Amino acid sequence: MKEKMDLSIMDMGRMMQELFRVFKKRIESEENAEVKLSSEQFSLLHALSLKEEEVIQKDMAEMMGKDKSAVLRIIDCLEEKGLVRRVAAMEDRRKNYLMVTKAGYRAIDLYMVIVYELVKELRDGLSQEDVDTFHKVVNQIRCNAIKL
Amino acid sequence: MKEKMDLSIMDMGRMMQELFRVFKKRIESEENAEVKLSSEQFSLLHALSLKEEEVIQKDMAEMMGKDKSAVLRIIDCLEEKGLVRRVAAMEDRRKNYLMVTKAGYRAIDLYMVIVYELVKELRDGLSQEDVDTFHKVVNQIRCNAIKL
DNA sequence: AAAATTAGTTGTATTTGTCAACTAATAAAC
DNA sequence: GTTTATTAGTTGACAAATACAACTAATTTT
Repeated sequence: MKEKMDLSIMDMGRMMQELFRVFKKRIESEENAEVKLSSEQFSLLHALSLKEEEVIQKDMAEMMGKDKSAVLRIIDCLEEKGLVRRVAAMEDRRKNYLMVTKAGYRAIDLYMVIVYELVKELRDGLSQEDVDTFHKVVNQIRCNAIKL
Repeated sequence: MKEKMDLSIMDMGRMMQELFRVFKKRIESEENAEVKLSSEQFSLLHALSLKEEEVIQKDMAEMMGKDKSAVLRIIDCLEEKGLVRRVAAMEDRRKNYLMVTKAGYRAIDLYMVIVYELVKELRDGLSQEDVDTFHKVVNQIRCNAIKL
């Protein structure tokens, strides 16, 4: 029984990996954007756009669960593409506030169209109730994961 | 409404990313193993161990949704660590059957203990019914993804 | 004032992934 | 049987992401 459960879990892991691959491929095959983004770049840009308060790099690293230097590297790319600006905080010059530029918001809008299309395709055949449960489970699992 | 759904989807995406990071960190921080494995190496080794028929690299690439050269790289590592053997097929010398070694099975057993522990922690607070629905949804989404 | 902590940066190494080109083996076509 | 096309794996080059340690400058704590 335990063994059966474990197998099932690894199977699910592989399924989720497939989702990410599809997402990644879809994002990275976009050719109409002013700037090309990798899936990780887009994810961070999007997450940043949702924050209502000013955030610094360290905040994004924590939020995304990434190493600070990993975040720095991605922000470097986004800044170079003109989608994000670092603005030194006046009260503490070590801190950089991260701001999404106009071009950044345009890129987000464009890539969100892609995401929306993909999501529509992926949820074909699923009831709203199933999706809600899925969401609930993912949320609970994430809460558990954060405790680790 | 559409916008709200999209945000929710990106949010879920981030949650699932977090799961993978936790899994990856757990796997890669194992220090008692004879050999250290990355999460991708372990995943492929485990998937291979489940196959009841002999499989070749191409099969694994398809099954894992990876590029053939990506699979080759991982198998190179696993073979070098002595966990997997390539055995040329007698009926077609282009094909390599992939066989898990004794050490390979030992490694799987050890890492599965880790996975089991992690899963227990992650599913805390979830009913079996929720987990089953989650599984069903993931399965359906994957079927949809394969069609893309 | 000195020591400790913090935010970001840099360097290095590793892993994984993509894609194209290639080789050798096999299958298909003629 | 010969030629052409396809296949399985390999190689090379490049890119992205990640980890970790060490570092610098700014700030906080002692």
